[in-house]
Amino acid sequence: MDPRVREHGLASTETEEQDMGTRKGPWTIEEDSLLAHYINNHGEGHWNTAARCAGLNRTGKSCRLRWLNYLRPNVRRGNITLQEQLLILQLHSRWGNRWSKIAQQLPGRTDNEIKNYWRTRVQKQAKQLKCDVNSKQFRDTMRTPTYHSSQIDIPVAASESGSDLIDPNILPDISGSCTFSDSLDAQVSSGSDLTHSQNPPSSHYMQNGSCSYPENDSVPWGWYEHGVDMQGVDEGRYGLIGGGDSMENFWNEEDIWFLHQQLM
DNA sequence: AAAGATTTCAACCGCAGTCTT
DNA sequence: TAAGACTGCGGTTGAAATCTT
Repeated sequence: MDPRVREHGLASTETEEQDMGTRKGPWTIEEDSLLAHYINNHGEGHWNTAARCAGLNRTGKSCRLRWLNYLRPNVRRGNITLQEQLLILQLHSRWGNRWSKIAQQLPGRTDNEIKNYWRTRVQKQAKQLKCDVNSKQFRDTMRTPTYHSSQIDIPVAASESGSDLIDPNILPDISGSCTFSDSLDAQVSSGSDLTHSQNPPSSHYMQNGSCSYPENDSVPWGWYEHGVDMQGVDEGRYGLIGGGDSMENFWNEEDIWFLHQQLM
């Protein structure tokens, strides 16, 4: 592929797209900057107007998607944490493919990211177990992984009939007073340092390991100042991440240790 | 080192619901 | 009330990245 396609978003059909009046394909740094600037000044919504007034040859839908999934402040990028995995499994068992609804319960995560996570990780796991994600077999397996070395059993997900958002059985009984939301808050505020809530948004902005995003005032968020690609820092730390081949990889000892630390 | 296979995820598409005129 | 525009959602695609042989 022509390197320009990745670096500047010049699709092979660029000429046709320009003829049609709207661009498609990867967003460029300049487009991101224009959109972020516009939304910072005018707020979200009115996407078609935003696309026009910001000087973007994009559809309103494309602008909305880019903002919500990528440019919006506090979008968490990087690996899904253990607790997020737990929550996704539980919420999906209750709501099915209601990705936006599930995403609302995971601060900073987008429906697109959760959907991708589910399709690439969870469904893969189910496939390896040779059962459907909604089958009783899969749910039972998810509920009952046991790790003798850590002496902690973690029942996962699948409160199918309860009305509480969080199944109290979802976490090991380590702390009598620590609620799930408490621990989730702790995860977001401190543990999330491991997953970096404001990672550089795209690898094609990175050059030689340092971020090439222009440090001008057009970018309202602060991630690019770090100049470090944190994308792979915690690679493989949590459960499914890293393409594990078995339940041992789904719930490894380090996961249990980490969860335990979060709850102490 | 190279080729092929697999995985990942950003972005697009179509549809349905809501809003505006 | 009808029609068109806009918005949001879930499913799908395809190219880059990564892994395997």
